[in-house]
Amino acid sequence: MTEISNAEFEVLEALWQNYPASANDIIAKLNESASSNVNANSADDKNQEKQWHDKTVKTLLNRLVKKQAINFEKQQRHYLYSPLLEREAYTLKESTSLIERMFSGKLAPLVAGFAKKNDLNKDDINALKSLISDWEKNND
Amino acid sequence: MTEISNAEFEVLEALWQNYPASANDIIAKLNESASSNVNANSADDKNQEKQWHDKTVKTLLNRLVKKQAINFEKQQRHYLYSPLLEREAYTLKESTSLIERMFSGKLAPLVAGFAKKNDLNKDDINALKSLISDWEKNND
DNA sequence: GAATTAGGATTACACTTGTAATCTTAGCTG
DNA sequence: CAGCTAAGATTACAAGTGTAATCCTAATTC
Repeated sequence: MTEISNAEFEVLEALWQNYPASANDIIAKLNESASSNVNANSADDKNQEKQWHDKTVKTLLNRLVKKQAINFEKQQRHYLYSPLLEREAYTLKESTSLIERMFSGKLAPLVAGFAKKNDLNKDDINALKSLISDWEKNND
Repeated sequence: MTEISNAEFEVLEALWQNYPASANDIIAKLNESASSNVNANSADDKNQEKQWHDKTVKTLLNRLVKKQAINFEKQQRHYLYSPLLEREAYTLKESTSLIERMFSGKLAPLVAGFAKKNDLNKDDINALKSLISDWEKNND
């Protein structure tokens, strides 16, 4: 019910990718792909992956439990967490809310923004076409 | 540069619709369409428009100024505000960020979510088709 | 001109969020 | 078995947010 914050969402995301999972599993997943800093040029380290501190992740897990976005079952001494929210339902809710707030609920203006910024490629277009023809198949 | 909060965005929105505008103009715009409560059935007052308190709006205007999202020029004793951010640029940035966070930067999965939820109608489909054919005209 | 008022500036305050550190305790280790 | 450790619980704490109230001062009204 309550809102899920950005940081909480990232934790949830890790959980969606693999659950049930222990806190450590989740922490590991969040921090993986974070290693290749060896000879990184610190001048232009754009997308350096953030390192998640275990305490931070635990806090976020607790908050997610409180918000009833996730669940856990005691396994021996530690917990195994699972999402209570479906990813698809959640992302749809968030997308809808953004489109509602910024585009009066219409999808097209959002897509138009991307098109204008030239952020669409052939693959995107094909995916959209395929969605459209599916839609037409079902709504005739 | 800094993030704009939801409440701040609504104020900005009012400003985008009509500027330059005084604080009172903005407050009025935010509260308009809020009146028709006369014989509203309080049992199912779904979308009752929230009433913006003038002090609240002033605070938000100040914060937007601090965040350099808006501007003002002294007019006699009161201010006339104007946006410093383009609406389109802002909404594109927000959409991109959401799509990045939830759909690995791909637009199609978002659209697919809508389609699945049956949240697309003929108009939406036509709008999308038209966007696609424009895109194809320009990317050939 | 004195009192009132309106508009902006400043202050308030509880809740959320990001980011941890400290506390507690059940198990592991020597 | 006594101390160490690791996992979760509790506490911390500054910044941001929503939502105003109070303060200050120039302008407006008797």
